[in-house]
Amino acid sequence: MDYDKYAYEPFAVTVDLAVLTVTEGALHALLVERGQEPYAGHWALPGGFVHPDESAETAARRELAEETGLSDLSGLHLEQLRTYSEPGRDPRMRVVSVAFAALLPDPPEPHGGSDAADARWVPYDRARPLAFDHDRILADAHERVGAKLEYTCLATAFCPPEFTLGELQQVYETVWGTTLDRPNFRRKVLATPGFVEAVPGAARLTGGRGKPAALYRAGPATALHPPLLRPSPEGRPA
Amino acid sequence: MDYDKYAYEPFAVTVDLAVLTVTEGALHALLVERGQEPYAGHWALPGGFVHPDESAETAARRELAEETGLSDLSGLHLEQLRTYSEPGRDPRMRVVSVAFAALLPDPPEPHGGSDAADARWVPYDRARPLAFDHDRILADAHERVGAKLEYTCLATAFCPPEFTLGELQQVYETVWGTTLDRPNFRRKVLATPGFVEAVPGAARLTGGRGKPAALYRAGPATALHPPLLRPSPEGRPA
DNA sequence: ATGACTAATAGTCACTACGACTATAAAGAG
DNA sequence: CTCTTTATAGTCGTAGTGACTATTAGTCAT
Repeated sequence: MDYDKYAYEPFAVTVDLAVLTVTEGALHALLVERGQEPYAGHWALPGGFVHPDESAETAARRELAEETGLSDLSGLHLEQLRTYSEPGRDPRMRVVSVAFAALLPDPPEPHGGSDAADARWVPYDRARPLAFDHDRILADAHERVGAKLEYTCLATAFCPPEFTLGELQQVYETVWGTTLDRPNFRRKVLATPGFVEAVPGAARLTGGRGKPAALYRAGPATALHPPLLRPSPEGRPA
Repeated sequence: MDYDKYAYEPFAVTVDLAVLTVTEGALHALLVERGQEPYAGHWALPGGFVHPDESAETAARRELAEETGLSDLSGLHLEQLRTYSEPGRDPRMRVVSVAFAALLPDPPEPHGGSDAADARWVPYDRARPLAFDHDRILADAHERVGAKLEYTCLATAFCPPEFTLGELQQVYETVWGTTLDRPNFRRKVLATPGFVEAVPGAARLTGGRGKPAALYRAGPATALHPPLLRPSPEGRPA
């Protein structure tokens, strides 16, 4: 890094958040309606400028709270996705944006704030088109989360503190867009030490009909060894 | 992103590169000796300011060429690692740095250039301490590369256009710091369609003694399904 | 040459993980 | 009750892989 030899050009640095959740059996993204130009009236990912005294991670949490009014960010899983720096990605100035993927269980109802006219959970498939290059950021976040489900215990970040194995399986199926065999999924999850741990009191929960399911908590493990690979979409030969 | 409501503070945006290679059975990192303050005389990762008209990726390639004089960047694998944005990571101004992990086969000899007094391949274990937060960036790059070897075909990026399976295995062993069983490694690599393809002419190469090895090229595959997991460092129970 | 040494390649065996199932248990709805 | 629904238990065959042994094809020394 040479500060002295070359004059450096100042950039605006922003954060953008692809916040995902699983509700009603479908993947949803948290979007805001832009109140100002450019792209006023269009939907976009929440985000905003990084302040001089904060890191991108701090800015991400702050902007999320400001723009969507979400107060309970305790269960929020925040993770850097990548940085988008192509010149021209913002029509009026040079903006470098640090993008984050975020997961939230039990999505609370958002409401617009600061410069967001509105904020809403939108089904992933109906989210586009978005302002700026946010279509791509959202797709990158989806891809990254899907990949991380394979070899980490990230799926529990989509679940409330106590959950059933059926709910956990729903997360996988929703993010991957596949169906999984229930007994096999169960066997795999329980065979992975530290992935989930049973809630000891014979606690059970009923979603309606059917046999009540046992409740589990997220365990201390973070990695899945061996991984839980998503089924490859190849047809079997004749 | 709100340009209008809040005044935004300009940041300096830089790139830093953790360039890794495998030589003489050891992992090496490409380092430069800083010519200017701060940290003049200290070793650091190559990098520099992003110009107003280029993306971080473009800046990374340019800075690498400028600072280390490497002319042949054809085999270079460049990949965004993450962005480091903590306030105070640079002693004199607010700098946000987009870090890259890069892999290079057959390391060419570097020489200092622009603001780098010197440039050199340094064995990974003897690389620290580095200027700024580059110790951490280098460690993060190592971790990321090690993980990607498991489930991608990235290892071929460390190898010249034609290589033996022994060389490929050396890459895994060097990055992971483990040893692997040769027949099993071979079986796994050859069983993965598109990982490597044999060079058809009975081409062979001799490194010295022993039976000559067949030559292979990188295949079209990018992902490893199922992955090649590194052995977990757990001792077996009695 | 001849034998020692080295490294690549071939093949075996047992065990684990997992996909595709079938069967049973425990609830609510009619 | 019986039917439906969902959770949970268990079975079977196979692919993948760790730990080996054996063979092949070269160099290096004598």
